[in-house]
Amino acid sequence: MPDHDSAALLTRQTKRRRVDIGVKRTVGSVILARARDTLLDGMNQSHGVDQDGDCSLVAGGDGEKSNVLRKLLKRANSYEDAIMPFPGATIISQLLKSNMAKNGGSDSGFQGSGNLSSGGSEIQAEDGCSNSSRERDSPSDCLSPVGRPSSNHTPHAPPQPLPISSFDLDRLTDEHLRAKRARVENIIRGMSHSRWCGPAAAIPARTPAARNAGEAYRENKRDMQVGARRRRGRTRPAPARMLTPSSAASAPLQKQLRQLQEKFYQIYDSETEEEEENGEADRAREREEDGNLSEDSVRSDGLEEQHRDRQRNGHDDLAEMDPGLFLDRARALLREQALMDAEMEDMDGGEDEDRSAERAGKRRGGRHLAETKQELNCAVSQVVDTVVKGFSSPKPPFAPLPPLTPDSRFGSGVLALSLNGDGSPASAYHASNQRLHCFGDVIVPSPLDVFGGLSGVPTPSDQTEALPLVVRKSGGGENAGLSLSLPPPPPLLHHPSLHPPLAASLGLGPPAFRHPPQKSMMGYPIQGPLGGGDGYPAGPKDHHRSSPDSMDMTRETVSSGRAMASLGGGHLKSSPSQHGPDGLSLSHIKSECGDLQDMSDISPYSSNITQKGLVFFFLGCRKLMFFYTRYPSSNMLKMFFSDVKFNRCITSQLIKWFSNFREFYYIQMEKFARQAINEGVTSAEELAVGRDAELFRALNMHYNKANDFEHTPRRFPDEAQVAFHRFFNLVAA
DNA sequence: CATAGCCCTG
DNA sequence: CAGGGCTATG
Repeated sequence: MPDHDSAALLTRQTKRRRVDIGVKRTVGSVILARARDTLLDGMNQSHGVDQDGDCSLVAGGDGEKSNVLRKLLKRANSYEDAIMPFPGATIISQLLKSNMAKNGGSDSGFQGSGNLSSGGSEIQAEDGCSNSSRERDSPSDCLSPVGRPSSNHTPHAPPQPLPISSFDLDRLTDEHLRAKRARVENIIRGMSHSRWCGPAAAIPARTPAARNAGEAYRENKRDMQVGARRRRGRTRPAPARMLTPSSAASAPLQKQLRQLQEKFYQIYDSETEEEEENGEADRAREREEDGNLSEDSVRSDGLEEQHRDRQRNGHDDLAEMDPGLFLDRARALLREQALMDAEMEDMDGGEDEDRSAERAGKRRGGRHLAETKQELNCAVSQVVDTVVKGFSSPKPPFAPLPPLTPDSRFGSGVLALSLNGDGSPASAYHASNQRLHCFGDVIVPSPLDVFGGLSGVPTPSDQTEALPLVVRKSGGGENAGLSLSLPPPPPLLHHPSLHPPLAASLGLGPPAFRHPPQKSMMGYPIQGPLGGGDGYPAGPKDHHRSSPDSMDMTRETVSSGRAMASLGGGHLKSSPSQHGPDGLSLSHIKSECGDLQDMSDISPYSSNITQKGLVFFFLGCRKLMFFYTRYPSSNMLKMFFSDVKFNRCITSQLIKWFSNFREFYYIQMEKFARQAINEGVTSAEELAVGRDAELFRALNMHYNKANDFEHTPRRFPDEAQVAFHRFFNLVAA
């Protein structure tokens, strides 16, 4: 207790005072101001002012200033500015990689991990996605449709496993194809005079809040509004809305999309229905042939009903459907058809002659199918092209990104994607990893990637118009394509807006990312006030921000495999009892929000995953994230944890967590500051917060308990030191 | 009115 | 770490 006046002082008042010292951040900002004077050259004007104010504050120490101080402190707490969260990416990605390596046998396990995760989560997934979750079943399922629980869902499923065999398949296929073709033809024919569903449709789909269709529509408008509001949010200036696909590719494009959408659904609907009628056989084969498709299906399944319902309710709803999702599905359909083609060819391979007739029919059907496919492809391509143009024309594709704003992220993502598609380094990465992200309910790497900065982080809710591009991009790449565009689980879209700094510092990102955005990115106010808004000269921050080098986090490495466990592996364990040492539980998230049903929509996990796993996983992530940003905005969080569907509850919960983290952080600061003072330290200069410093250790212990980071972000100690000095000075004062 | 953040208590 | 109260902000 040497550090404190007395135990008595630790009472509420003290506590309060202590916290207030947190307020001292504000006060700290005083120091900061001074520091600015000394450490920083420019910006003296404002600083002088600040200083004065600060001084008075310090002297007076009144509550009034509290606010001012708070603000100042906040601004002062710029380390997160400098230490963009993105750098963490490196770490995490490294973490991921190392874990992959470590997983030894399961590097396959990695891929597998995808499956693993999905497998692990399957159990969980089941509750939420029942039938869909089974899509992942092993090929064996294909052989034994009966084995599938979901078969109940398909009355027509042949009782005998394999017996389905060629004949039945052929027949089914043929019929299927014919019917399909007919429908498609009809639809396409009707394309010419497709009518438009009027105004009602135009708006919602592009709402800023537009998120993955499935959810977007389910969310009540209020939420959407909220979302929009939030994005507009106080934290950011938000000029960049222009970049959003929605605005870029506005009306005309939308029209096209909707038309296409409509067509597609006409097909898709009958398609799915037919599928169901045809039993599991088809699905099984699909799955067998294309795991990704399966994933796709998994995800789609959940939405299917919604969409169908919507359709029943009229085209207005349909029109509202998220273009991205729509395209996504369109692709799925195409894929399916492709598969059918493949099947037929295979069948043609070698068989009896008495089948020649049928085969002929099949071929015919195949041709038709091909035609249909082509048509669809064309349509899709067209739309995609339009979208692309929409984005590229207004601004050069890689024009400097506006300061990152919630809204701008989408656009950025799009751009990023296109970049990716160009074969950027990142694209390669994605090619191999994206798949991992598409495992229906569990997306292990995603968060990691997020940190890694290699993958964009569109929130499910965010991901919207970007999809078209994805589609295009993915073109042939199955994995990339599918995983990218899968709606519910946040597809990994590149977020140039996020990556630039990282990319620049790591040299990982596409060159295109390295220049313009950087500045703006750096300027991105991770925490509202820090942005320099408020009319406050972002001097100090700029100082930090302008030193990208400092962001080189490549050094950060993850030492323990546990990181994986905590970051991604944790949730794999469906066992309630295993969620790491932390024993922390996210379950509250669910319970807190009373409406669990709603909650199930929140995240691919939440609904299914054991709350614990999720919990563990989450908390760990967040704590680590704290090393990079003390004031992550909700948008930031969303971006970073794209695998989570954010809703108000989740968001506020996370924010709350960070609030708690901060509290701890500041309390430690104060505590050690007092301690130092008691020990006779007179000058902050005498205090250095190295990695061996107690303060640092305490912090690390708290945020990095499991040593997920062998080396915390390089700048963290520095920034901690800055903050510490501020506290010290304040306390001393 | 909603969000976000801080403070405080449990 | 949760939750309630309070405040600032848009």
